Amino acid sequence: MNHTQPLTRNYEFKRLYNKGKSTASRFVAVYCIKNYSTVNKLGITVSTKLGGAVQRNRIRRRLKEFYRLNEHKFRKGFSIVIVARQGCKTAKWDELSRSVLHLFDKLNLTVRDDLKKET
RNA sequence: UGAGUAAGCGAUGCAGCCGCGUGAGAUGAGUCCCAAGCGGGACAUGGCGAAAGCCCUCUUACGAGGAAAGUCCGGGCUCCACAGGGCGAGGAUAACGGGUAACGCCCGCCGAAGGCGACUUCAGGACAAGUGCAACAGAGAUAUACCGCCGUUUGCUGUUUCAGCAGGCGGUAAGGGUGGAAAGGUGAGGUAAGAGCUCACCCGGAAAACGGAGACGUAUUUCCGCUGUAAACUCUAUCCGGAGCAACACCGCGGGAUGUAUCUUAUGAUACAGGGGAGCAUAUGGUUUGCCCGACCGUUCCCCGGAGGUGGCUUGAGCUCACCGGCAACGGUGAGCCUAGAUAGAUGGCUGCAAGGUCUCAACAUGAUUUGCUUCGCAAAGGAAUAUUAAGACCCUUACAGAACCCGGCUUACAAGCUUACUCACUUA
RNA sequence: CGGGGUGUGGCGCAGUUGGUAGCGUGCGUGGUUUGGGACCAUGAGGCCGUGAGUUCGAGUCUCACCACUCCGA
Repeated sequence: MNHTQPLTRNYEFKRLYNKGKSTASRFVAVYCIKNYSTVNKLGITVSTKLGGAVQRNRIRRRLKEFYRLNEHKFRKGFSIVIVARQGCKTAKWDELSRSVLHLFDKLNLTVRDDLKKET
């Protein structure tokens, strides 16, 4: 997590929910917005509806691990919030990571080879 | 073998790759000097941030639970002036003795209730201080005379006594449906009829005596016969100051008005309004849980903020073992050990193997059940259920569940499996 | 961390010294109307969040638990 800070403040979350771009799948919803700095800010939200503390902690850890493993693919300078949904509880790792990666792709957050060539 | 009772154990393991937090240690880009070298010294220094401060690299050690949960009690710790006085109000607990820092907890014991028993459960003081409540039913609910029984009397009828019917007055709690409860129970005497009115036995209560550390138990004497309810008010005894780690301490950090000073023609700009000591006045706000007295703190006014950092933060009523005391809870002595400390929240993610569980199918064994023959049996069908073996599929990798200042308890949740002691029933020896 | 409230027919709510649980609306049936609405009559629908306890008797009192919700720091 070299280029990422945690997103802590409540108003930052609110700004993302109101003004950020978003997509969603069965597993998670993703919000993002430019923050004009050199690092990314990541927040993960798991609501109480998804289970007890153990369940929620596990979901949060898996999403964090997904972000860590794929960090090198992402562009910098964004605030991102990942909101876990009901499907996340029983998702397999492959399914989950492929789906979330696709969402990040849709939001134009990933670094593409052709873009690199242009710049 | 079956059915139980009580107490406990247990909480997947190993390997690989990639990561996280804390502690300890090491290290640093560059230049110069000393030195053979190891290394040492000086200057200087990366990232985030306003600052305080934190981080970045490598090595190594350690890294959730029995309930970490619920937040129901009790304490430690911190602050409120280390607890001011008076009045009032409120809360908690409730047999007895012990344990404990303390408790509403634990142990032992007494009593009551339940169970054949092992054993379990109990907010278990006082209704015999006072007040309240007891629907419906019932004659009557804390005192009662509706029916009945008895005595006496009036009238009427038959009429010698006397009997019957209707009514009045008085006595009675033996009998009578109801009710959770009808006011001690049974028998005898007694009486007009009856009645603890008297007696015997039993039941219950109060006081005395004996035993016991005590709750209490025992039988004797005297007195009494009094409904239930205090998780109704109340009374009795004992205890209780408040708030909580977002406590608290330190470091760092605003704006406007107004006043003063300086600059300026003016508008305006900048700086300060900070600290310590003494005194006066009385106003206001706050703390002291309600009121009064007393005490203390703050004050030029308003707004915003108190969203940052560090400490508090883990050595403690600590853990393990041995011995001693005690029925036990527990205590004492000695030896050894150090065992999470996050802050949007570390203790993980993925993969493989083994183990375990659930389901499906197959084989073999036992064989509930059904049918036939005609009878203490045999044959056939059948495939419930159980056990074993093999294969396959599935599993949030396992139940319940995630430290958030720390301890002692309580309550609640908990898959599969296992252990020990005891009780009852059946069978065999 | 601390404190409070609520849970009763399908929905919204009453129910206090403990004594046979109700109202509005919705639903069913019948009437009224040419028909519908409105109106009238009538009926069904409740283990009072769950489990224990106190009491003769609990929606009510006590305790534990569950769910929802609000407030303060």
